[in-house]
Amino acid sequence: MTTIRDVAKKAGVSVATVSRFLNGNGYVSQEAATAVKAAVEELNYELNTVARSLTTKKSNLIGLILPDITNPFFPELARAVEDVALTYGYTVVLCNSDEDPKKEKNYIETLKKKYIAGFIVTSNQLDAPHYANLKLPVVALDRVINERIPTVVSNNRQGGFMGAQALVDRGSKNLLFLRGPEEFGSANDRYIGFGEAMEKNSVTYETVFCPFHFAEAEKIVEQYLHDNKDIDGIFASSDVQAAGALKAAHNLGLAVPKDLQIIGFDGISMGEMLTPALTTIAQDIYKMGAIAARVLIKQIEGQPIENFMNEIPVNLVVRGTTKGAVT
Amino acid sequence: MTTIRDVAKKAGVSVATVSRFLNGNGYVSQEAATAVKAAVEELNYELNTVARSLTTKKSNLIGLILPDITNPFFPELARAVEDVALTYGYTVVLCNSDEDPKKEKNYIETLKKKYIAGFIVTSNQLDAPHYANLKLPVVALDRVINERIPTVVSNNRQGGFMGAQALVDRGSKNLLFLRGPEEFGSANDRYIGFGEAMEKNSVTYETVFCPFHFAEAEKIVEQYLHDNKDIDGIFASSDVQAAGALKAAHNLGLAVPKDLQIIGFDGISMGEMLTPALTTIAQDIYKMGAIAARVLIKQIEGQPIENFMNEIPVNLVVRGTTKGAVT
DNA sequence: ATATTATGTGTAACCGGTTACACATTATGG
DNA sequence: CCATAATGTGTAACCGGTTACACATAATAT
Repeated sequence: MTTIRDVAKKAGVSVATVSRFLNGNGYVSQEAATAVKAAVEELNYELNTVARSLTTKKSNLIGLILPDITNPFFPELARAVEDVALTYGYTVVLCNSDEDPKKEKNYIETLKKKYIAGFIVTSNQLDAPHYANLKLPVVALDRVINERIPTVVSNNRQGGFMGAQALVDRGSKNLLFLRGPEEFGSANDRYIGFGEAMEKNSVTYETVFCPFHFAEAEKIVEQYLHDNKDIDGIFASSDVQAAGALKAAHNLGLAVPKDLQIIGFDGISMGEMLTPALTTIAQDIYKMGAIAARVLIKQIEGQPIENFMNEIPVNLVVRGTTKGAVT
Repeated sequence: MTTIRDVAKKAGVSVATVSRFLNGNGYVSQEAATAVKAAVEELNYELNTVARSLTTKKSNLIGLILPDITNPFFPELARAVEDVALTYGYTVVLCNSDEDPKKEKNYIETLKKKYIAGFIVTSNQLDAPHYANLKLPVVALDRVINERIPTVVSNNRQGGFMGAQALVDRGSKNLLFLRGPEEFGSANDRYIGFGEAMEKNSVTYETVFCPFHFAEAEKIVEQYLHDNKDIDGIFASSDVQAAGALKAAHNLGLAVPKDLQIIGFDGISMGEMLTPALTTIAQDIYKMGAIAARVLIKQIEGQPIENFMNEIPVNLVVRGTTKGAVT
């Protein structure tokens, strides 16, 4: 392996000059620069990032902490983060936290020892102590913590409103809202948006808590529909819930969208594979991940960040589980 | 940050002794050991892995190279790799290659500079030159390269046989096999297994190439079914293809499983969300990832590896797209 | 013409570990 | 009882970068 000293010798300068040239700081004469450049090329020199990390106490690693990559919402997020990290020369470490504070803490400790440059975190634990005295750049993704941490989220409130309104516009009179877990801020915002739409319209509605889990959702909805035959529109807080609802409708022999319309939330690719294909409030998941990564890297590199709150617009994707709008 | 020198001073020994104690090699007296242990605890010393890497030219990073985490087969694999890596003290770097040799090469170069401990690779490029002179532990996952590289794959041939046989057992007489991309070894093995089943049974069948892509599969199958009304059983090489086939059947008003039975391959969770739920040859995806990680770590740690070829059994998961077996 | 500032460069210490080697002591063998 | 092997420990070099500091020279100011 060629080292900076080999390059220095070949170029006839000192290691300090080589280092200065490589990092573009300090003074380097034109002559020295060309000599070093030539030597670097000739020797095929590549900088050893481990050695650099040891002195600078920095690395080009970024940690992506998310609950579970297996949850269909996260792969696309991870993909986006990785894509932009790559273009900026960063490497992504994947951390499945299961929302477990112990696991998160463990990851953070381990990675701090590697001089990790920063974290992108999707976790409800973000206000936990192990983040408080973490003196490292952090971006909150899909979760709002406080105004001091840069945040990237969908416009969930608006999405909640849009989904509810879309159901009403399409003639649903008795809505069921599948509300997500209470500890999950984004789900609450969707609920708020839903509520706002309800205030503007004279329809009856009911809200039921439901985990983001297919089989559970299926069970809950099937029971609910069995007891409440008048429901003609379901707005789910996630596509997985919506898939469960659709399944429940099939189980009960309800025609979708004729008897019952369903709208999901997320826009994951599974939605289009269902029959009928799922109408949904689609988040721009890739964009969320991409922006999160870019904001984190800006922080890492000491650039000013314009917006601490990045709210990504959502949009209604109309597919088969809803009827044409009543105009 | 407390260093090994602080510990040495506190324990009244030399840094060499501390290092020996920490790494459990060389001679360390009982006395010295207890003194060091006490000092470590008192000072809350934690070893700096970056510094260690610099001298040892080793790290506890492992690279997971896969085509695209967005493909529903991979998240579970990644999850498994990460889980076992974590328990053995390794950290996973996620690399989406898009099967692009340039990207793979780039990752490999970057990570080698970080003294990465090894790679788990899911790629058709594995016989490419950048892997050939990679003097690092590697495990091939879901792809067979050669008998010198430890490999973890499903028993695809057997799965191909089982799926075809299951269709025949349930009364299908005219089969359509959706064959996966030719450059993809596992898909070919499934095809071979399918062929073996065909030899044992007197049914007619046809094979059509089809990418692992929902919308494409839907289009191809819809066209095919339109032209060949007698098809009463489809065996797809992946669940995503199968979902497309199911959609096509719906589009054409075919009753599944009454008129047309469908079996997929993979066992991803999306399958159970479909209506009817997808019968499939399920791979034990988690197990594949877990074994790959364990085999890699064994290699890294210089332990003997018993099996270079780990073939994970698949199993038939009967759900709604097939009828009860004809007995 | 001299003081000051900007530019350019090299030496050597440092980051925090590992380990070769030299040396000392104790145990074992013949 | 002495040769040899096993056990135990410390010093200092090394891994491959970065950078404080000292020093030299060229440019600009006064």
